[in-house]
Amino acid sequence: MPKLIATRADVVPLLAEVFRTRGFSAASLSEITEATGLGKGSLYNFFPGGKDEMAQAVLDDVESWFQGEIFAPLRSARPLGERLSLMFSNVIEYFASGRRICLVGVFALGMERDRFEDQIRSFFADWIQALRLALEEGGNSEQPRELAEEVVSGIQGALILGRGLNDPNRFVAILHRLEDRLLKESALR
Amino acid sequence: MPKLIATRADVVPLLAEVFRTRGFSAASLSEITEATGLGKGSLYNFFPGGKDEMAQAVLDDVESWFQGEIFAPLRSARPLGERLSLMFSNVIEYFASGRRICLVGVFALGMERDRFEDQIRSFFADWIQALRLALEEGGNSEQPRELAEEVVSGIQGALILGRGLNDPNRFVAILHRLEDRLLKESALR
DNA sequence: GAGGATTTGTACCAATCAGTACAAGTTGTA
DNA sequence: TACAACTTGTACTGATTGGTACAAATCCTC
Repeated sequence: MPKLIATRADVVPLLAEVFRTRGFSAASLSEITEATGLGKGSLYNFFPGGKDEMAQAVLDDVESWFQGEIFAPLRSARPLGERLSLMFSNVIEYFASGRRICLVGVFALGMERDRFEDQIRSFFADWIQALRLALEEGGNSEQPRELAEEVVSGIQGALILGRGLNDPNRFVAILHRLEDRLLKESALR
Repeated sequence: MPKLIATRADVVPLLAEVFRTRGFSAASLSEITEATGLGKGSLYNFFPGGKDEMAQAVLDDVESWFQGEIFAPLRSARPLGERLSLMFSNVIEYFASGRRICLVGVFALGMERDRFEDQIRSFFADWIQALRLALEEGGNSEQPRELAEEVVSGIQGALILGRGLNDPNRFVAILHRLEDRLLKESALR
């Protein structure tokens, strides 16, 4: 038996990866025990609520990361261009240049959407709001909300396209183009 | 027993809906028999290869529709602006204003991506190519390929955002904005 | 060393699963 | 009416499933 240093928090990123790879419904407990290295009993010790609780923990973790690394920096006092570019580089890194999918986006498309409705909605709403407020603060964007929506949806779509074309470089290319546009439109006027 | 008018082709759109709602892996034969109104024996009569063959049939059907209603019109000899606007109205209609997800996109994000790799790839590649060629023909777009990619990925992402925010209107709004931009940029110079 | 906390993985439960086989029932056509 | 084609849904197969229960083993701390 391995050293007892595992905490619930250590398990969550591993769970996330199983759910990304297998999807939520299709991820069996066998696969989860294998991916996490935990026995079934330990899994239920950490997540007495079962798979639902695991998914909830994963969503919390993803959201927490985005709050800290994407939304909060957008709300900082640094120069707007810097904030925007930081968002893109963090997003590109987080999605492993297109090789790692967005779990929240996947859940939004599937049966899980209803079960985690509030959290999924607030994830996207928070992202759009953080970006919108940043753009409004810059004062140079026409229709900041619409632009923010287009950027966030464009990032999600770029993940699909990169996967669909089996070419993660398309993901990165689209994001750089979105970034260039955003920087340009936020400097308008 | 119902009248014997069912053909394989009648069943496919019903299958598509089950897969959209339940996902491929999680869609059980019970649910499929219920949704299609066919007995298990009849299902296997139509699709001896089982669920895989059903998914294949569905993908063929989706692709066929897109070829006929999206890609081919983009390749027609009509005025460019007309072609572009027709694409958007057909896409908005097909995705039921954001209430119906794109199965190819969902498959691209999931385990099915590897199984149906060629077909998923060609779906997106064909779309981008049709749009790119149309833009090139117009002669006014800088970077037609990049723009085409951004539009196709934007449409996919808009589906995620509309679902995620539980507000299909966001889907329609983003698409209209993409359309406006496309029309503007294809009229440049 | 003692003892509480953690971990393991099996037995069990009740259920479901995709696919195979096929007898019985129904439909459609000549 | 006869008969081929189609449809049905059950029995069966071998497998897997999430979750519960828990004895035994191991770890960690005092």
